[in-house]
Amino acid sequence: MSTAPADPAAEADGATAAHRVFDLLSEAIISGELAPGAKIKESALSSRFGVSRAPLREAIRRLEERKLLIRTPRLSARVTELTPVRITELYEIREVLEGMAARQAALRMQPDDIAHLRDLLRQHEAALNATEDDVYRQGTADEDFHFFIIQRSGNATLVQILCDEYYNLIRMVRRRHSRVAGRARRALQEHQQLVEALAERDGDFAERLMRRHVAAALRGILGSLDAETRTPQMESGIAA
Amino acid sequence: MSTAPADPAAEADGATAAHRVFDLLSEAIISGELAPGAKIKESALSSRFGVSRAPLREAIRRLEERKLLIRTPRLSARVTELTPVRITELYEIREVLEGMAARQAALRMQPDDIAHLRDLLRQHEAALNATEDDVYRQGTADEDFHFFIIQRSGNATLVQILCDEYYNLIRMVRRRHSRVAGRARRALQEHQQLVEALAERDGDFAERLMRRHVAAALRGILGSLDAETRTPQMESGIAA
DNA sequence: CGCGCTGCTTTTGTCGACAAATTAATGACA
DNA sequence: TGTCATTAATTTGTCGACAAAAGCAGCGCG
Repeated sequence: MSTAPADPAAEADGATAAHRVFDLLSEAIISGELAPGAKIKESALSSRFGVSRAPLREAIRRLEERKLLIRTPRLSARVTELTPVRITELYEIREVLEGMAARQAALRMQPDDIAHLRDLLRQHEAALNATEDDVYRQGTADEDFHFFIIQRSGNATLVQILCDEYYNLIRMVRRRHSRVAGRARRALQEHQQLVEALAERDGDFAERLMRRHVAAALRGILGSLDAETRTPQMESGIAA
Repeated sequence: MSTAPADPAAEADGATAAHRVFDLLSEAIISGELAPGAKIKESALSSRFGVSRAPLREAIRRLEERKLLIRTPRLSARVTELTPVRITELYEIREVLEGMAARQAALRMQPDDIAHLRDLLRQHEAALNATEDDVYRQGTADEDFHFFIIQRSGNATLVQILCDEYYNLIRMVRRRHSRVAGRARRALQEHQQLVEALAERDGDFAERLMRRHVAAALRGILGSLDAETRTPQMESGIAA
């Protein structure tokens, strides 16, 4: 039934009904319960969530803002389709933006921050050795790592764009396409290199490493997309 | 009364009432009729625009997405305040994003596109020679130039971010802070250099020029902000 | 005389219903 | 039988009203 919020970096579950519905709907979209391209019927969803159409519309509006829905004036909203082109565009933007974040973070990092990052990587490594398939938690660790660096860039607007507005979309890409064999361990190595560059306050190198890291992630995703071309996706509509 | 839409690159005036109100409200905010920090009272505005609160709320939601309003769960929405920090953050992001756009555009430019850009610059120059103070139209020409290059980057997501989501905010910054003496002519020169780099398909140089151009614009704005520190702003609330 | 409490006003969040518009369904016609 | 026009059924956009929460004023109390 997936009624548990369990949404990190999101507003508290009980702020308003609209926020609650927003969390529920994002989860439904990201998990694939609402398949890409599926039409969003307001009355159906409002009755499903037990709220009126007003808060549901607010949630839809917010999901459109976060690029999880596409809405055209009089037509129904539809769930975003993650085409290779779209994913590429998104990751190219991530590349320059997170590269910039890494550069600026390198100049502002405190010893405590470096220690925290090293700790994160230790946990990441442990999780990697312990489980072979828990991609979800691994993705969360990856997010923690990236978000921490972004936050240390000191650019609040950048933090908002990457950690808030595009958070769900990136999570959706990762959740659905980012289970490339062996990629996790290489990613960990890249993270470790990046932390060293940050520790040395080498903004130039940190930016370069981050850009390569994001570009490599994109290549992995595109490669796996190529491999699974025309693999039947057994996702169902909302009527579970 | 300023009921004329006159909003370039925006949706048609009559798509829905919410769109119309969105245009009206953005204009009111950008022009300064709604002063920064001013509270947005839904009922007052809905009666002012002659619509119900539903489409007004939709417009508010969209304006929050475009960063022209800040809204906290139960408090009233407030008009964004353009602090120097915020402007700096925005322009640093523009720098990397538009730099990237220029690089990619350099590789995709067609002869027609170069001709169009040269034509734009001729018009820009003519306008600059003709009028001494029409900053608004000059700003529009500047937008046309930047937007065209961004669009030729081929990255639709990037176009959406820069030409749609941040369009109004950038316009607001320009409208309120970008009338630095002599900056317009230097900006034109920088544009001309940029077009040459694009014509030569020198993506590396185009990116560098664009970044310098945006950074210079930011310096101009910050300088003028410094100069007018504590200058009384004679903006009034909505009750005109 | 300052501070906290109570009650009132204002404002947002939510609801149910109506109207316009789109989509589909049906039937007529070439 | 295929295509198009007309009509029925959804679905979105909009409205006015109610309820809950926040802000504000006046009052009592230490």
